[in-house]
Amino acid sequence: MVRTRFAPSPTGFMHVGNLRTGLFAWLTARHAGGDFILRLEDTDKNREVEGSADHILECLNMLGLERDEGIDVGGPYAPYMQSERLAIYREWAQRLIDTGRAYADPYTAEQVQQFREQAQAEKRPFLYRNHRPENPPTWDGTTPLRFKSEPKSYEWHDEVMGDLHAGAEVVDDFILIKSDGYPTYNFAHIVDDAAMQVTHVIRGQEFISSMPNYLNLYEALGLELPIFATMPHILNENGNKKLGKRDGAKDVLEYVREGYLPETLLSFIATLGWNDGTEQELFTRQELIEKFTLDRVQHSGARFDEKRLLWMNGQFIRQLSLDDLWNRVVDFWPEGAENSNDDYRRQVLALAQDRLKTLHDLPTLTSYFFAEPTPDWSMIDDNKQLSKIDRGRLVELLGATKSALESSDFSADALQQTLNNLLEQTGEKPGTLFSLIRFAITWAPFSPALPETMEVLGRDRTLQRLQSAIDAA
RNA sequence: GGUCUCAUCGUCUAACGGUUAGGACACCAGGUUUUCAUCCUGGCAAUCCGGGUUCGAUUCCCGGUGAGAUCACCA
Repeated sequence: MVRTRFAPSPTGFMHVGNLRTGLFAWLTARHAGGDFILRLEDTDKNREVEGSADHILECLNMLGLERDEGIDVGGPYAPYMQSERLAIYREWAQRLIDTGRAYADPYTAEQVQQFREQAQAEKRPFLYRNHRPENPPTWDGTTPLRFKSEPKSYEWHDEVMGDLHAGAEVVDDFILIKSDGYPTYNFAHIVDDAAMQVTHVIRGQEFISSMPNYLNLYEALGLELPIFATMPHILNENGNKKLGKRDGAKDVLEYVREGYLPETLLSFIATLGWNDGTEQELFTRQELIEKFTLDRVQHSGARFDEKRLLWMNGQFIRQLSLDDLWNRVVDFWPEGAENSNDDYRRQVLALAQDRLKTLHDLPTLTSYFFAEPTPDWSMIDDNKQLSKIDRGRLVELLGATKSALESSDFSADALQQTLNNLLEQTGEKPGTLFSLIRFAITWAPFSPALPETMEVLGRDRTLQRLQSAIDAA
């Protein structure tokens, strides 16, 4: 039975990098029909940000990553919040003390820092174990508890990276339990993963360098090793740094607020560092579950490219049925849209669907359907075709258009026919006549095709706007 | 600096010794009787460098170089 976990710490919002680790863990579990666990690593009271846990849940729910066990749904290995598992860590720590593999750290933080600086000054790596006390005091819980390491070199397998290795020189006496009584990540995650029967430890690349220490601790605890899978980092837009909150990484929910679809985010995050080996670019949730395997995760870091995200969002928007899209744009209509009825708004939405890159684009694309645009003949003066024709002729053309349209039933087909006839009647080219009419009824730099636009606007509005244009000339 | 990891178009990537090195984003050009977008067609563009191994290396090995990570009472 495959059991994976996502174990974020509640230190603020989630960005694409954080969430991807969670997504891959979830996919690994779902692909194998296993369990996905959400554990909260809240052992650092200083860095904790209020509301983080809710935010994490909101992000997971947004992508549809439901939990089998975890802080919100409970489960057989509860509690899933590390701050509520202190007694368990104590117990495991005692076992290490009893077997001589843990001892009280007699130094103050300042003293350790001095050792560190001294080592740095002498240009040699700092290792706490070089200062390991000969007769450490009995641990009373008010000082840090350290792991007594048994340095040696390691080779191990990683599902993503392949075979990895490191020398004994990086194995050190790290802290198991801090002087405030909370365990460190280094200790707590191993205890919990074992206690919760986690089979796959999936996490970011930053932990590779700590692996020898973990391996040493697994041995000291007599634990079987889980399967390790290390995800490469997602880099910032310059590609020179791991994506982080400090340099521009955005709250994932912010993308949703900006009109990105959850399915876009899901597909995008999944394909950032993973592909199925085919030329498929867009994946549904179900396809990801079926196709995802850790061995096809990239070894190198991937850069976050918002252009691609934007393109992908347009693709997913176009795949939506009108009903579906309709339900999603409720918060994105332009001002004034609330005065129009649903039927009219749906027609407008249908015209806009092919043009939306994000839902947030809806207002700029459709505002003139809901509010009377102000005629602005400077737009016509700036047009390279129309600026060559004198104002009187343009007004004449608009007048002819108006009278021709008065007898139309305003279906798109009939309008197309009428407009074609108008071309012949006036002897103008489409590029001039249609541009002119388009300006006169939208006063926008771009719009859907003329017949469709007029059909949706309807007879009254169209004729009235033509008249307003003539009046303003 | 020590240690570890990584390395194909500008970007995301395909290729598990033999391909004209493929696809996608972005960009450029053309087409779909106006515009913007969609859609279609075409174009530009890559194996970090140097040695090996091999009949043959993007692919395997070694050495450089470059990039990232890590060296906390953070995770």
